[in-house]
Parts: sequence; structure tokens; C-alpha cells
Amino acid sequence: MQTISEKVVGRLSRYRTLLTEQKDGERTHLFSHEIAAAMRLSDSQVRRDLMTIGTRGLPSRGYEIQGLLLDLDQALNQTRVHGVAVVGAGNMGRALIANLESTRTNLRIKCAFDADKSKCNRVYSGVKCHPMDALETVVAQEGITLAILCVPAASAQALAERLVHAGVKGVLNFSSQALRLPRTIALEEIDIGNYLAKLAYFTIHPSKERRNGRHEDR
Amino acid sequence: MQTISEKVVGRLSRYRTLLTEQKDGERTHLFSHEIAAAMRLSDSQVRRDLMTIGTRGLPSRGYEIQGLLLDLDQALNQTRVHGVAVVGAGNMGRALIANLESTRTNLRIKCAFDADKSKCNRVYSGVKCHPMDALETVVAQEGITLAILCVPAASAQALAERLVHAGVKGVLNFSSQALRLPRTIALEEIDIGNYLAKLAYFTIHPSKERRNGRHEDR
DNA sequence: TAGATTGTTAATCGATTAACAATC
DNA sequence: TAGATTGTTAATCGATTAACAATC
Repeated sequence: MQTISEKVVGRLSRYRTLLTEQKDGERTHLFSHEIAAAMRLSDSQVRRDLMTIGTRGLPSRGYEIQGLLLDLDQALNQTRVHGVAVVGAGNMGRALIANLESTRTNLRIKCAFDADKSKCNRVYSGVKCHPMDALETVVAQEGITLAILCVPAASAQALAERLVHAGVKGVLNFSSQALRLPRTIALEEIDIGNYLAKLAYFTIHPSKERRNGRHEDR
Repeated sequence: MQTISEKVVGRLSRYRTLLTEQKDGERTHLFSHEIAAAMRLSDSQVRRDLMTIGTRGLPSRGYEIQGLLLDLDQALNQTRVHGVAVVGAGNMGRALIANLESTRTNLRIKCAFDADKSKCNRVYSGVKCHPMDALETVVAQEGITLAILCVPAASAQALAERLVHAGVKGVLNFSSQALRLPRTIALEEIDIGNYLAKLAYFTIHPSKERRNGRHEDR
């Protein structure tokens, strides 16, 4: 199957979340306009997205939830399990350790790392925190493929390079320092300050109505 | 000035971060291609973005850092100070309280809220945590305009509605529950699970080379 | 059947890039 | 001056939406 664009992958993942919630509900099928309404998208967009993963619906009943979930799992590689390392066990890192496991079935947080010796060898939500020196060893041992960086901006780039060198294939970067990594490495950056800047701006300026994600009247 | 698109506002905010770092450096001016290189953008895009905020450069020297910063501050309303409330004082909320203040000069975290009574009346990084009952009162008293939601998905929608009712104008939502709020309210959603799903996908599938944000060879 | 929905193509919309005359 | 860069328009690219024949 050909590579799907980042935007579509993001929506497919949200469809998956929605359908997982509905899986044991009363309905066995959903229409594109129902999925669209729940996610504030257009029905055309939902049908187009589902077309890209080859799912078929019936004009009379819509899309079968179970079957659609299987197709989504396949398209998103939810079947492959990723070992995840959390680098930086401050409040942010510990929040991710505590919250993530539950929502994503194909991700296993296997280890954490922190430069602060007092955090090392402690266990947070069932995940052991190692000293930063052990990064290469533990990443290799545990077969880690994804890393979440929650460290101060100043150390982010160097740690990211060490992670990649140790075999990590994808990095989720929470530090405000934009990373430069080989293009073969998957990279997502979440700059919270940036989100807040947007928020502050659109608090004052009227934003063009985004039919997606926004509700009409309440 | 007319409303700027969300993408452009995001980049303007990143220019601002970059220039703030450079402000006391050796250079007084930067060329568009230098700014572009630092942020992995094209020089055309930088010039176009700066055009939208009316900044002018000189063909011989580029853009003056000080002047550009002033223009950015004005365009992004960095001059207006926003009172911010953190709703949910778990690890995620406390991480934001601890890290945010330093980076964004126009945001003041004034208060936190938590349903857990044992957290109430405690002070985290100089910010007092109030019981959830006090939300309406404290938000009004402190003149809060922005709220950061770091609560479980199940309570997110109801709390968001209470915040809006109490006078909040913008919400940054970290819960995985997508919110439905009046369209007059600015809203940004950060679904971390979604980012991880993208990461897992692009770890396996080659992503179309994103010249932005990605480095060539190392 | 009649009515609603799907799958898909074409049209539209918005964002990025290329190009280049004007400028320093 | 000669060379590089700016400001801006036009061209390109990608993503979303509208439209509608085929289907149930």
C-alpha cells in the first residue's frame, strides 16, 4: 500500500479511537455522515479517507464497525508492537508514562531515563527509570523503536542523536528545541509554547470558521 | 490588520523564539535564507510570512532583528498579557506550570484547579491549586482568559463548558476527548496518542521528504 | 420501487514555491 | 558598478469539497 499523508494518518487514528469506543455499542454499522458529525469533518472527507485504505461500505448500511477497525489497524500498523522509551522522567515524562499505556494498544513503554540520579532505579507506574549513561545499553536490550523526549531544550538535540545512534526509529519531541535528525527517522514535534501563542492570537482575532473541530452554537 | 492563518501564526511564533535567542548575539540583521535554514523552511516562505506582518528588510542587510521582533510581538499580540489557569494538577498540569512561565512572556499562570482534595491549597511552582468547586469564582477574580485542560477525557467537556461560562476565551486541550465549544472560543487540541500513532506509522512507511523540519544527512 | 448513501472524479480552495523586477 | 537579496506576483502543489452515477 502506498504511503498515506500525515494528515490522513492523523484522521485515521481518530476514526480508530471513535470506533473503538463504539465497538461494543448497539450499532454494528455507521454512515459516513455520522462519523463525520462526531469528528466535525465533512462526510466527503470521511469517505475519501476510508477509500484510501480500501474499506468498502454499503449504501444501505454504511460502514461495518468491526471490519473498519480491522482495516484501520492494518493501515496504521497497529498490529506491530513498538517498544517506547521515555527520556526525561520529570513531571511531563511521568505524566506520559501514566497515561499512555491505556490508550494505545500497540505501544509498550519499556523504560525511562533521567539525568537526575535520585530518580534512577525508581519505578514510575510500572516503568523503571535508568540513568542516562545506560541509554545505549537499555535501548538496545529492550529493542526500543520509539522515544519520547521530555528533557530541557539544551540537551534535546544531543540526546536525540544518541537515541538514533542506539537504534531508535522515531522521536516525539516535547522540548521547544526543534531537532535535526536524519530523514529516515520519523519525527513529531510538539511545541506547547507554540500552541499557546496560537491560542492567544485567536482569542483576539476572529478565526475563519473551522467547520472541523468546532461546534456551531454551544 | 486582517486575520492571519493558523499556520502562519505558528511560524511567526517560531521566528520570534529564534530571534529572541539571537537578540543579544553578534548579528543585528538576518537574511531570509538564514532564518529559513535555522527553521528548515524555504526563504520564499520566510519572506512571504514577514510580508504579511508588514515588516520590511533591506536587500543589502536583510531583516533587522530588533525591529522584526517588535513587529512580531505586535502581530502576535505579545503585548497583551493573558491570565492562564491550569485545570488538572496531575503530572501533566504540574509540568506545564513548571515549564511554561519561562518561555512565554505574555502568559501568566495564575491558578490551578484539581478535583483531588489532597492537592488543593497546595502551591506548585508558585501557583496555588484550588478545589474544582472554586473554578468559577477564581477564574472571574483573577481575570483568567486562557485555560489549559489536563484532566481525564471523561470530565473534559463538562469542565471546558464551565470554563467558557466563567469567561475563558481560549482553551488548550490535552485530554484525548475532542471538545465542542462555541466558535467564538479559541481552541487548540493536542492529542498525544494521535502524534504517537503518526510516529509509529512513519517509522515503517517512508514519509515524503519534508524539507521543513527535517535535516538532510545527519 | 423510491430514497439514501457510497465510491470516485472533477472543481475548489488554500498554502507553498518559483521567478524576477526593484533595490541596496 | 556588480552581485545578492528583497517584495510580490504567478505557477505549482496538495488537500478539501461538491457533485453525481452506481448501488443497496
